[in-house]
Amino acid sequence: MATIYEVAKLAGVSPATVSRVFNGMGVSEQKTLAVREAARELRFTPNRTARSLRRQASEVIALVLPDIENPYFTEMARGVEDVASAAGYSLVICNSDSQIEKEANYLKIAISERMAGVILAAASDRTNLDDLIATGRPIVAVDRGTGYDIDGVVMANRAAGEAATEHLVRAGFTRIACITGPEHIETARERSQGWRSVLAQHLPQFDPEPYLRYSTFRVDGGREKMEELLAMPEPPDAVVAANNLLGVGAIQVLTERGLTPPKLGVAVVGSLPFTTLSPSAVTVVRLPARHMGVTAARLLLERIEGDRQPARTVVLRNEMQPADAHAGLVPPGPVPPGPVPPASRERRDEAVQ
Amino acid sequence: MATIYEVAKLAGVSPATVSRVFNGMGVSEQKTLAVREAARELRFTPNRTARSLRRQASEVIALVLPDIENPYFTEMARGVEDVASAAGYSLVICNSDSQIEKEANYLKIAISERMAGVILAAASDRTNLDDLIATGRPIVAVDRGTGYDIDGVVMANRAAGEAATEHLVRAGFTRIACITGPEHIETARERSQGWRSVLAQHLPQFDPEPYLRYSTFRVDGGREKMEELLAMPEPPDAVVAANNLLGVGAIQVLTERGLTPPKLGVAVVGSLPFTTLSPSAVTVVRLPARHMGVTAARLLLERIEGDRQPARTVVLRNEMQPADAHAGLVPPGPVPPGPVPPASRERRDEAVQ
DNA sequence: GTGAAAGCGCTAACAC
DNA sequence: GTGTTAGCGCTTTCAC
Repeated sequence: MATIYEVAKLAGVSPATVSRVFNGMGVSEQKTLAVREAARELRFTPNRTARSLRRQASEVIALVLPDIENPYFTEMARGVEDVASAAGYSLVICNSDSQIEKEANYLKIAISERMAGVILAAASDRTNLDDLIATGRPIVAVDRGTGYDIDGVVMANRAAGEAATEHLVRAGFTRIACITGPEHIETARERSQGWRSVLAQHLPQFDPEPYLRYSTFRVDGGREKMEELLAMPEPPDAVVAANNLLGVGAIQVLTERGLTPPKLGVAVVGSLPFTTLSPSAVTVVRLPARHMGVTAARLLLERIEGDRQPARTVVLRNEMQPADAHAGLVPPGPVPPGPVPPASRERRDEAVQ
Repeated sequence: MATIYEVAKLAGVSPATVSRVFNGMGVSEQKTLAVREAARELRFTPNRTARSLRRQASEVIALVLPDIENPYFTEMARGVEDVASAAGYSLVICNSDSQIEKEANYLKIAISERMAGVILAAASDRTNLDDLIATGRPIVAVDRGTGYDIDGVVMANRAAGEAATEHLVRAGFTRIACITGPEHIETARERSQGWRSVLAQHLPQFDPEPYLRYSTFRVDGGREKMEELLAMPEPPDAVVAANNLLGVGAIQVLTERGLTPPKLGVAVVGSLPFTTLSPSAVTVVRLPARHMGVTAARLLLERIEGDRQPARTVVLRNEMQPADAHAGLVPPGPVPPGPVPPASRERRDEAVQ
């Protein structure tokens, strides 16, 4: 592999000049041409490893996700990627599989490779960021908090849970269950709190707790808990699924049993991009995943460029799209223009509700 | 950030000894302990950038995908990841968005960062790998060929197209359309060839060409072409979708029009992990995406470890799963044991058929 | 505008 | 088993 020394020799200049050409510094046109020609001839590709070592920073940012098979996160990844690559950064996506060990390994690599920054959807609220933060590397938490005082972008989870539940209440359902994610994940708790509070308000005679199920945030979890709910002595007449995959699992079970929605009411927090339901059968509270990615990337870039203001948390409002299960299947639109939305100063918990 | 020099000083040893400890070479137990203690105290994380520069290779492998939002590719990514991380390699996933420029950029980064190897699902058959190959870096093509003589893992695409079509023929459909991907993508051509050949054999009086649609490999493509087909003077009574997303789009349109399968027959090449259909409504020819990832990763690791035999192409047989739309929703099982399946020596085109 | 030279943090000979 | 040292390819003062 050719180096700047070989290019320099062939072009009849010094290595420093070659470097300057590739970094857009002032070099005479004549020498620039000679260098470019020599570089092409030798198939020269700058060695980023050496550059990063020297500069003590790279131009890649890491996105660490708990489940790369969840379309919610891949949609978010698209948002991050668009912003990052427009700014000249490359994005590498790492799958922690919701395991703190795997996640820790990827975070270590982010340090080790001196990556420019990290966007993290934490595997749990026990994720340890001490080392990463100690390096001074910018980090943005997405989707879920981390317990650290760092930038974050989250959904209005409680409001989303409320919206989903309200819609079912208004449709006349009276025994509304809730299937949510693991109790140790913030979003799972918040969305079910929304469900609980709406029920307390509108159906005070109904005791919701037996109808709440903590699960994984995966399809199989939705299936399992839906089956449990149907096996109850007094089964629910509707269900709120706290994320897209739980919704898919629940709907699959219902379909298999001939209880196709809306025979049994279903409201889902999160889009269902790959479902094939009748568009009016299910209530979908759309979460702006792509926008979350865009926002997180912008926050991160600001930090990378030296912003030192106190940590900010941005709360994204969800978009109610009742009766439109096919929402989200249009190709991704352009990145919303303009700067990052004004940061909220509040702590996340307060901001959400 | 602490360096091995600082750790060495604190531990009272030489930098070389610190390096040896972190690379598992022979070091006395006493010094090993001292080094580990000092490293912890200083929050030392080895600088991989420096290591890569020195060693001229890193321990990360790149997976370049055309569409990270397609569950087929993320399932594949899981397979790659499991093998790679078990072998001590980290996986970074890059999204080319089917654009050759973006893809070229990520390939350049793979060179630039001296990554250990690349697994590539090419954006098109015009992808240029000259530079990457010139570096001697191992590359494995997945899902699609590249026009280069390199290792590859592909599906039995033609057989898959045939299986899907045969199932519809046997079910009694007689005007079977086909929606496939872009003509410049190998898999799109091969799967539609399977469709064509089965029709020629079983329904020789039917002229299939007006019922063939090239599209994108995305949901919106499936929707658009399904609508076109339904608008024909003599619409099809069944359709073969050449990939999962096309299938989703087609089924969505049918559902919206009250033509829910199997009113109009649908066969899909590829799994539908997030559909909510009745399990018997749609024929699914499952593609072992995860297994493809596993196989590709194993081939790549062999090359990284110095294997120099001629390029191999592995063809993966698809699994017929008629009448089971929910297939693929069980959580990923363990990695199939054993070595890479015996490599075929044939050229890919011959191997497929 | 350009070149010489030091050094980023690590590994791998090479000596002992 | 352990220390010394050169050097991976680049960027960046510092001279000129």
